[in-house]
Amino acid sequence: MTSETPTRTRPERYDPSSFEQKWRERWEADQLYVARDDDPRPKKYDLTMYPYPSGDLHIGHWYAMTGPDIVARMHRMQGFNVMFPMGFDGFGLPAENAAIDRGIHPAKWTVANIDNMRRQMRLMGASFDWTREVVTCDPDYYRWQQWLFIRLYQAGLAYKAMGAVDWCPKDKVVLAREQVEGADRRCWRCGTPVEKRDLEQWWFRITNYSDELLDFSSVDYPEPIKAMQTNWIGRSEGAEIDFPTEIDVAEPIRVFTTRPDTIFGATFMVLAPEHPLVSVLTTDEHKADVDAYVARARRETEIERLSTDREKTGVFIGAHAVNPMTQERIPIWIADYVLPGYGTGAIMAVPAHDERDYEFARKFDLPIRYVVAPTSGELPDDAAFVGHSADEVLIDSGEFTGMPAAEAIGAITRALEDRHLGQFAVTYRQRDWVAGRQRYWGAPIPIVYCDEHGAQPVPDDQLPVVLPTDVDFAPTGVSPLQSHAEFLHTTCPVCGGPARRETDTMDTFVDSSWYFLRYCSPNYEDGPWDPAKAAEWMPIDLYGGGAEHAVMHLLYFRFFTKALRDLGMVTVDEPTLKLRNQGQVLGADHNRMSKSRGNVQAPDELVERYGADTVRAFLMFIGPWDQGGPWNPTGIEGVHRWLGRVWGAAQPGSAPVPADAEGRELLRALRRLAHVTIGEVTDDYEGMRFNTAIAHLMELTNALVREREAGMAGTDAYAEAVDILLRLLAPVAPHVAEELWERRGKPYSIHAQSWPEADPALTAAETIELPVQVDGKLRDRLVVTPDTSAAEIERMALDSEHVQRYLAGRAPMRVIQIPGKLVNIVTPRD
RNA sequence: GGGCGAGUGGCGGAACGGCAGACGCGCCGGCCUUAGGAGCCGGUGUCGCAAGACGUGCGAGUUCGAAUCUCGCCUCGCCCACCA
Repeated sequence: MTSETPTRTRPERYDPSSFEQKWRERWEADQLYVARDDDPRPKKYDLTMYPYPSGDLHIGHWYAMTGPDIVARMHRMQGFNVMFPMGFDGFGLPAENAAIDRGIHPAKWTVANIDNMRRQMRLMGASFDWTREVVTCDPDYYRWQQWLFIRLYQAGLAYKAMGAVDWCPKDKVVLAREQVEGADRRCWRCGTPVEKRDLEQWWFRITNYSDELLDFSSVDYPEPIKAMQTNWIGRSEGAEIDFPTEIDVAEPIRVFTTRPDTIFGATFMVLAPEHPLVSVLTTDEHKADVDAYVARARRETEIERLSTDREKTGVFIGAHAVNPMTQERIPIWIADYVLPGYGTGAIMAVPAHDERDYEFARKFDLPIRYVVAPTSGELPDDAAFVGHSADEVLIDSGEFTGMPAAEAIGAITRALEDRHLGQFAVTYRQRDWVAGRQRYWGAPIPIVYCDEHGAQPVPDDQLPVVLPTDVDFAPTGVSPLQSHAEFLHTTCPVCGGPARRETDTMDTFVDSSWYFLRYCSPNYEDGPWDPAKAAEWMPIDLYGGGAEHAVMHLLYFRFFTKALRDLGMVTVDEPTLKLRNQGQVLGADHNRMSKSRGNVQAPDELVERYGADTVRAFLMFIGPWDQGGPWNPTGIEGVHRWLGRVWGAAQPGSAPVPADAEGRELLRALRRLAHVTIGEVTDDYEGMRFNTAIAHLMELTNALVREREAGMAGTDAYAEAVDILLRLLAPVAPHVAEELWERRGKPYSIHAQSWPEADPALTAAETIELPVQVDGKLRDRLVVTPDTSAAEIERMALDSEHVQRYLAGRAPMRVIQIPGKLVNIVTPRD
């Protein structure tokens, strides 16, 4: 109960600059947001993706981080022991490029950027627990990453092998397949078209987990992310089938197909130009042509890929294979539309039922034989018939003729299995993750090479393998570490003889594949994390971040978690239970913010003008958080005005006047609204619908302003509603909520108060306004109480003069009542 | 070509199959001001003086009732793309 004496001094205006800084300093000094280990309360691990220290926190960071901050703040007030940590993704190419372009050492550049971004992040008033900060380029961090790498290496999950890899000619570095973007295959960092190179590389065996990564049953992920990861993994079920060749010394050609039902229509074979059997099978007569084609395919891969012209090319190699079902001799071709890295690198071509094979057959005049037909309708005149509908049957397919195609897939595969010519098989598009980078600014791969003992992991007691600081950064295509003699030359851990260090560094996505585990015990010195603490905090309860990481970070961190589980190091199957992606804040012109367009909003100057609370609230009000939206320069004024109204509404009221009936009704309505708002805002925050949460807070504010106008500001009901409003507002606008809370004489801190709870007795409506429809169109409204009987409501509805007019004397055919919702009167149809 | 998502006032956007347009911006009118690019109050989907009619990209369907569900189109965005 509040009973302030009305002080009729000039009311103070809402001026965030007079208190925001003060509160941020006090919260930090009081360690208000520091998560405690071994707290008996239930935990929440809320997380937002740590940023790359590019040097400047932009409005998109604010947008991404404020959402999870609101949820974390609510969770804290709801009595959870909340961990909401922050860190920096310290390694990466931009630091190295800055070194090359401007002569600043990557370490210096990175540290300076981190300092600036820490300062900017503190301006947000986000409730980060800075005591758990993790910086990945810190040797105390990457030491344990190297330790983990060795564990993965020993388990066979990290390995070195030759492989065709994507190579960025500008950054002079290999890229993982996930880091090559678009139809024209460009580097994810710099946009340069990539090349294919055969190089010996470090890989992570992520494909061991392809099947498990397809299983999302235990996690709550956005549908688009699940779809993207599923497509990326690209699981295909089918069969591997052996096609014998006529050359005795050669093994049969093994193909992968998803359509074994069409095998009777396989009229030729196609091998990838790189296929190992090509040199064995090619006849002397065709050798010159084949060699020329193979050489051209290797040389022109890249140009081929960039061209939009998809004309099929290929050459006959002079040899034949035997179709194991028809016993027919069929010619063997090579063509670059068959890829060496997918399936078996060879196909049985069924031109009647595959568009690519069809195109190829037309161009080179090869036979086309239809073996599947729709039971209704006709085969296409001039196209492959690839349909997958239920009503297809085999034709011209020996003993399988007439069998439904769906059934024939299994039947034919089993028949081949019986003859040891094939078996069921599953193929994935996903490849292993190329883990090494030929660049300086990353965690060194902790392997040494001895002439005698080969590749050997660096012993644990010699970790970390520290990145030397005095190196030449000019990118040459090999790691700058190769020219650093002191780093390069070392001794073999087995024999003590001379050895060389691995000079590749790890992909930065390795750093982000386990940082969330390090947060659980950031200073732990006996391992990457304290198993007890990881068990306490993991899994993450809410993870927020950008959808652009769908097949990179968000796939890798799932893989790492599963691999570490299999190594007995964590107990969870998935890193996060719930993932949510924020949308993009666009410029006022609806375009992506970019310096060249001149539509970038710098958060610092906005904070100076409006205060952090207004910027936070406005960003959350723009639209649905997962959708983003355009920056509206006048919209932010509206949100600022709203917080000014909150300020006014929370000022002390004059002594209550004895309420008349009308006044009592006003107060009842206010209490109801306040308690209804609790439920709505709580649900909206938990569902990350911040825009509608703020709309509800605005409605409550508007109601308070009206009540104040009506002279109710000194009442208990009014004070209760203000206290509810401030606590609901605290997650969005933490500073002004704290300031007003204190001014109202409430105990510090509002952020440590308990979350308000709605009183069901108050939220229940006393009267209900019931829409009355005639044939689904709104014609009138009834005001009833919750206990008005259905019969009474029906009588009232039919009595309505508006309803009477539309009934026009006809008797209603039906009256439909949805209790508490509406009445619909159905008239007879003409 | 394949997958996913989205089309609602002048604008951003609300609406468990049940009152379309919450909330905010903008605009219009008023109050207060020497003044207003401050503040406050009221109005604001379209057509119509009104009663009313019409309205959620287009076309069908399901339903007593559809922005919402189904099918087919159109447009835009994102992801993948010669993946057998």
